[in-house]
Amino acid sequence: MASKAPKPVDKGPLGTAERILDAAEKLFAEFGFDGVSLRQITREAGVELALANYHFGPKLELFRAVVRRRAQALNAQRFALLENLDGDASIEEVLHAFTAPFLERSHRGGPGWKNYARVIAQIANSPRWTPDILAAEFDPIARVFIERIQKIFPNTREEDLHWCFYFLLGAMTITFAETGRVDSLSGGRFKATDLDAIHARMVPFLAAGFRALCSASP
Amino acid sequence: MASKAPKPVDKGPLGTAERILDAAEKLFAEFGFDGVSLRQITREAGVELALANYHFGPKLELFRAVVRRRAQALNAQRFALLENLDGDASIEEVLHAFTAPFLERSHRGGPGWKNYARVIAQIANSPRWTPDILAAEFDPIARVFIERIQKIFPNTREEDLHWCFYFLLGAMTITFAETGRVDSLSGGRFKATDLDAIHARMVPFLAAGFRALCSASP
DNA sequence: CCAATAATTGAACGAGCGTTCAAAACTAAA
DNA sequence: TTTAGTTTTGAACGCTCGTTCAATTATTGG
Repeated sequence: MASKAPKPVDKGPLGTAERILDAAEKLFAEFGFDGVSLRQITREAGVELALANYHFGPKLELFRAVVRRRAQALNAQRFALLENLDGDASIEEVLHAFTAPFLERSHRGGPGWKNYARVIAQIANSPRWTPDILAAEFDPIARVFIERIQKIFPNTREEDLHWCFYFLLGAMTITFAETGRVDSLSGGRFKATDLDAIHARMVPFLAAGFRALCSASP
Repeated sequence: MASKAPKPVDKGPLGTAERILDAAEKLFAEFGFDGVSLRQITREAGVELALANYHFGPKLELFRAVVRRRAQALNAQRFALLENLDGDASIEEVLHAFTAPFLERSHRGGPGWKNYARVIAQIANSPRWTPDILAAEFDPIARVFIERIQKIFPNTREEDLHWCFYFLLGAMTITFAETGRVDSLSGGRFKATDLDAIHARMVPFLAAGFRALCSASP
């Protein structure tokens, strides 16, 4: 078991556990948890089947490990960006602190981060995974941002703000999913892979929505 | 096969095919395509295993049938609402015509429609299903609405408008998913099942976003 | 170098999977 | 009532699944 392995040793460019995580991340992103077998994952990783169980335990724990691996670095950067903002920062700046780390890594962090974002998008829209797996990793940081936005709109009703934040999550996750929908809807003229173009539009779009709902509500 | 059944006869309150579709819809909504077996579906429907294959063919075709069943009524109502709008209708009215039929049915159309919305939310965020299954049913109506919105913002760049529409899809689908995220984030104070509260906020939120991005862009 | 621990191998387990099919039951028109 | 066609049944097919385990190899601390 992984708990009996206090000394994970690298024997090549990547340790066995990391190879398995990368392969699982990639295949989970495309086919989902139930659409991929441990045999496919270990074959993709180039290791024996039994090693997945040895390092991570049951399949579900491997899934959790995939989600957990990159969550910490992500939320740490989000928190750091938020901390560095002025007290009177705009809603755009706060939203940027929340979305930029994820979008930036998904765009320029390599294929692993791109696959990770697709995994997150899927579980964020599935009642099967959201309560146990997504909430555990991302609810704390989300609450911090909600409280920070409340300071920008001191007179808003909490309910309005929560729904705005929910819409933000939806816009962000469907972007991560990279389903090719924008491509097909636009006849291939606009590519969902151009995350720079997305990011330049998402924050203003969402900021306007927050202002519309949270500024006026008494 | 279903194509050889010109005389489907109801022998009870619900025909066999409809029982299977309802059960499949319910289980796909909760566990996804690969998370459910045909045996679970037919057991839930109270029919024999082989009947799923007899009426719908392979499992994937059953999935398609689930998506297709309610798409027509949905998009027909969307189109009718859009057609009845004045030539100078606001962005709010157009967005309402797009979102209301789905939200309304998910809220008051019975458990079948609620499960259907969860299925749509999942496949809209999965690159595995979006291109083949979702696009086939919903791309045509989406294009109609995009063109209509273009008339409201005649000076906007098409790219801006497409991204706005994409954000709209994200906000809508994550709401359909009903993952319980709003509940956990708010400590149970706000319920994602209160679709009236959502609908009253979604349209103003999105309308403000569209105006922010599509009004100014030359 | 040698023992102790960690990591890897290869095979096997029972269970459940999607799909198929011949036979039986049922239905409706002649 | 006969007959043709539709629907349902129950069993079986080959296959893949997640998990387990004893045996083997590799690694590390004393």
